[in-house]
Amino acid sequence: MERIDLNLLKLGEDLRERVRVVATEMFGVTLEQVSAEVPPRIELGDLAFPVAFELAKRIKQATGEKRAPRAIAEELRQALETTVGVARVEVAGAGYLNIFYDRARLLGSFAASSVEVESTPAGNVEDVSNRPKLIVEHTNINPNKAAHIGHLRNGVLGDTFVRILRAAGERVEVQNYIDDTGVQVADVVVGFMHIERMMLDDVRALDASLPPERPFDYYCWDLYARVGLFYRDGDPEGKENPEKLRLRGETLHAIEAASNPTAELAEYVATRVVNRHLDTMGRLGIRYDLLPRESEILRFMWQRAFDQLKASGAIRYESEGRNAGCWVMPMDTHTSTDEHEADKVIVRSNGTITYTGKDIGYQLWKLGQLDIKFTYRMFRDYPDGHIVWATTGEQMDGADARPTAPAFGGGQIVYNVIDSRQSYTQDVVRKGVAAVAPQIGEAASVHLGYEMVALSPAACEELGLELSVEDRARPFVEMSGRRGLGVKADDLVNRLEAGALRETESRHPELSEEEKQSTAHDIAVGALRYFLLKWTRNSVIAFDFKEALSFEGETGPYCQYAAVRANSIFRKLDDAALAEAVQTFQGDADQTETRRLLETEDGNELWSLVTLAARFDEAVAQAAAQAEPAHLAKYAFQLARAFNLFYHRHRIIGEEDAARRAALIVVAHIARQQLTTALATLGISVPARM
RNA sequence: GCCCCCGUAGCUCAGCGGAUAGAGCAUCUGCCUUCUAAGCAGAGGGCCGCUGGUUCGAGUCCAGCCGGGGGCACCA
Repeated sequence: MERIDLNLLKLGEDLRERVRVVATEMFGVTLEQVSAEVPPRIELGDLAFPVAFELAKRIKQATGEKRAPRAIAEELRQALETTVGVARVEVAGAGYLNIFYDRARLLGSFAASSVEVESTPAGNVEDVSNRPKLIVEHTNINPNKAAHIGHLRNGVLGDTFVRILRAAGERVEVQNYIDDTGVQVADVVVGFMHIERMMLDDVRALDASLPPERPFDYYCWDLYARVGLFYRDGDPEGKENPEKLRLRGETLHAIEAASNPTAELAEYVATRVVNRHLDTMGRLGIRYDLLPRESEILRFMWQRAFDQLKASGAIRYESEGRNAGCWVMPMDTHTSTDEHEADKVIVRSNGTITYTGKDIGYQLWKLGQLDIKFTYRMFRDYPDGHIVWATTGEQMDGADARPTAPAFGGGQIVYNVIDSRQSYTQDVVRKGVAAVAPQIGEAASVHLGYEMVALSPAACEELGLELSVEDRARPFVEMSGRRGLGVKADDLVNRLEAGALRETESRHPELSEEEKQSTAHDIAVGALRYFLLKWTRNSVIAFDFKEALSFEGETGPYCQYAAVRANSIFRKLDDAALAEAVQTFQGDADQTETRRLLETEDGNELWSLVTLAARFDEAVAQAAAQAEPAHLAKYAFQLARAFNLFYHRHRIIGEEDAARRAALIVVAHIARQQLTTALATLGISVPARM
């Protein structure tokens, strides 16, 4: 990935440090932290310190002397003005210290840097192999039916966070946990065995006969909804029939026991559906390093985790009361009531392990706190050589020529991308881990929670769902796999691609079929990823087709379009135009021409685009620190908007004034590089034409 | 009962304790002979849920209240 060094961040830090030093020297006040801000308008400068207000207070506290903030700011002003890269400092308002950067000087160095970067091969990124490893776990879809938009939010959020961490220079491993032995898989197996009367060979044959528009995971989607009805004897509002529920229990036991026809069918279903999920996510550029399977976690890991939990005193055996016969973890964050026990059951009285229990074991392993060696097999590889591995119960054949799996697990921090509704369970996991491994504590486990994707009433109607009166009055309706209510991920991507293809065909009939398809695909991915990223994590998305299928306004395609426009300028310019522009800059040693250009009102506009473009690293750092990809999405949109304004105001190719033309070329180039990088970090690529 | 999240323009949402609270959509008005209008410009539209508190300064922090959502399973 191309990265320009626009080190405004460092300049800002230098200034901050200078303020701290000067405050001590001049006023004898030690400031713990100096807050800085970007002024609301470019006319007010590039950086502002409201530090004089704080100093006035501190001086008064220390000496009783009352000093006006403006006067204090005045004194600081002179000390800051001598900093390299700073043109001037002004005191404004009640005492703001506004810093104006030396535009011509900085733009000159950005220009040089932006050209160097272009000659560096893409992908030549910093070596991160000796960084501590971070693990991000995401997607985690039950392998029993097609992925829906809620799963997409998880995958896109997780994948983008991974890209953000990597852009911030971190080493990251991506895991996608596969619950191949849970109730949800068992339900679909019940459907095949007891509704369809099929066993493994029949299901295989069925799978092979399915049309491409209704693949195996789609079939399971419908079947799963039918199983829900089956348990209730066909009445959606009815009670579950205990006879039929017993089938579920038997199936679950058979799956756990392994090596029997039911378990083989379950394994087939889970593996096929996981493959479909990887296809779906792959369409959006989402990939994984490892698929840990619950079956292996149970077989090879649980006992060790259980021993450690007992030894640490994190869990205790209940010999009486409601939880008699269970191993429980006491949770003091919740209080017992008539309806709710305060303690969380980890091992049931029948000896089986709850999901939370398994999750604690898995989390301990991810954090390198369980000395377990799994065996791995190649699950899938991609054209570029990337391999997705899966845990396996089999021993590897010694003569096997396949590449050796990397050392998985052992992360310093583990981010779990999981629906906010599971925050309580995540609390339990975090506390369990901290009890077993106090040296890493709770801070090593991060729950990257997000709110659900629900359906707008309009979306429900479009899906042919009749709504109750109260549902219609609500802002959104929750999706339900059990009711088969939801928007399948592939359906949505298909619709986006079809829409983008229509537009591309009407705009660019000259393109080849293949080019049109690939453009439409890029646009569809851009639209969908941006759509899922523009909301902050704790905002419920009320999914609406019109909004999700839009390519205008605050959307991915809007951002892509800005980058495409920028690229088209350079396509029409001579190859040497950029190098010449930089040379013009360097030839103008005193930068008098550049200075003249940038200090006008017009120059304000150019300069604000440059400083915004320069803030990419800041946006990444903020998104990483707050684990909030939406910040970066908003940044990309802002940058695209600023570029579109610039594009509208200035004609580059026809510009006669050489110095001006050079400046415009350099600004456009910096903006397109930063925008392209920002979009790539969001997993959005820029097509050649739109 | 307890815990968590949310309440900002007609709608959907941004907003790090700092200057005149911003986008997109929707409505209205302009702008395509141009490096592509998937665009640009402009207009209207706000007791930032309420009441107190902390602060030089509060949409942002604290407390209480009101309204909405989610959770507190021997489900996952």
